[in-house]
Amino acid sequence: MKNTKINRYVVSVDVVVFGYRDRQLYIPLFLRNDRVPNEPSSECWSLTGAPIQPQESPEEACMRKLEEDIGLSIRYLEQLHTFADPNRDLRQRTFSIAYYALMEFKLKTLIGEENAKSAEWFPLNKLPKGPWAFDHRRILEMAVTRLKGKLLYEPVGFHLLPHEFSLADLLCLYETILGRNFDRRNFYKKVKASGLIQFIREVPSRRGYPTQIFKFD
Amino acid sequence: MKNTKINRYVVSVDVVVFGYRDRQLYIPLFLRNDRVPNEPSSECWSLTGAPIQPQESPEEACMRKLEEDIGLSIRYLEQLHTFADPNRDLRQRTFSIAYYALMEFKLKTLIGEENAKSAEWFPLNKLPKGPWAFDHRRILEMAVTRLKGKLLYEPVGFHLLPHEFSLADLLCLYETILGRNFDRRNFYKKVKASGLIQFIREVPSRRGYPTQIFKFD
DNA sequence: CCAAAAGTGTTTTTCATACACCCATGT
DNA sequence: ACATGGGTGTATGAAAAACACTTTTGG
Repeated sequence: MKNTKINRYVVSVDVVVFGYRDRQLYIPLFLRNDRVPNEPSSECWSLTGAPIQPQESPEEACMRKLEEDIGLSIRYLEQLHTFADPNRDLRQRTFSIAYYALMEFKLKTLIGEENAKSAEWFPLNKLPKGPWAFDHRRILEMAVTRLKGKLLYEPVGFHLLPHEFSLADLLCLYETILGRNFDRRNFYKKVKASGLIQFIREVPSRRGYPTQIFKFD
Repeated sequence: MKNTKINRYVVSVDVVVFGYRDRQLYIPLFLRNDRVPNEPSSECWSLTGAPIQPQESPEEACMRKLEEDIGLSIRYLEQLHTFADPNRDLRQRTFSIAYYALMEFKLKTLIGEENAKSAEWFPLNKLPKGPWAFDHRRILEMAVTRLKGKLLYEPVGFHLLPHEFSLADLLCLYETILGRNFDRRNFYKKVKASGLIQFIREVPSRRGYPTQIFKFD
């Protein structure tokens, strides 16, 4: 009855990277061709990810791959969930330790994998139509859900903005991600009361009063 | 530069099982002797866990091992975190997908692993002194933290109680786990208003008014 | 007869929400 | 002069927290 054989499997990390710009959440996707055999071998969209090397932690694996694919500047990285369905990759059993990362969006940063035909930032509401690699679509969905939940009770939104930002920027970010509007005054009040931001200076605004610039403390 | 070799590793599940009884949270621990070579080979305490078999999901692996070790009757199982430090097991790189489980405490249920010298329910505040296997102590701590957090905004406490319980039982469970007292009236009010419980019947109490018995709906 | 287990409502406080006007400037 | 970006305080309502007394019976 007792099975003494200990099996070994591939273990990868996959990272959902979030960037924010112009009232849109963006994620980078890569067009790859690693679908399973015996299926129509069309190209499919995938997250950035890589098998874990023998001496690296999964976080290190994420950072390594993000440097390769995106050019780094990640500001936040958190483990999301481990996806482990026995059939998620039909070629060989593969475990995916999924992470999500927050970064300041910079268009220039996308490098692209060596084996990717295309690498692109997609706004969340205009994801590509084509097929997805493995369960990457589900991973993305869970990451979005987690990000929304996290935003409401932990101050992670800052990591998607430049180091210096206005309260209007921050408000807009929250409204975009959570898909609903907040009262400006209540929002400013709460953020200021949180003690998490520090006033830096005023800059002339396009209209009216000067804009107050803060940084995350 | 590009490393085409894909390494394979052991992937296990480890489960922190919670039971509740007499104003105490309990977890089962197993005394095992699988410490790494070249270290003093004293026995150490470990969670219940097992390598994942080729065709089973991690949840199935949990259930299989829980049946073997504890005699089942798990009522709730949730993925906690994947522990993946390259040196967490010095014999071979091993990934642990950790889960936590809630069950109704039954003293008789502990069976014990084949290779375990001892298997015991420990109250959380009287954990054994001896060394712990791998990072199982940290896993336990994270599970406790998660359970406390979860309890506050999702109705998981029921899964630690018998199917029929009084509000006093439930209150006491919350006070025990969260380590603080709640106002009885406010607590009853909120639980009743939640619509999650259903009144079954009254039973004579030891003193005073009869006790109202509910079940989780 | 009193300590213990169990039941039940009201008031207060706190927090979230809703809401309206002023200022400066580019067009 | 008006539309736009930007700034500010108060009033209301809902939810959480605080709080006290009654019933019954075993010892």
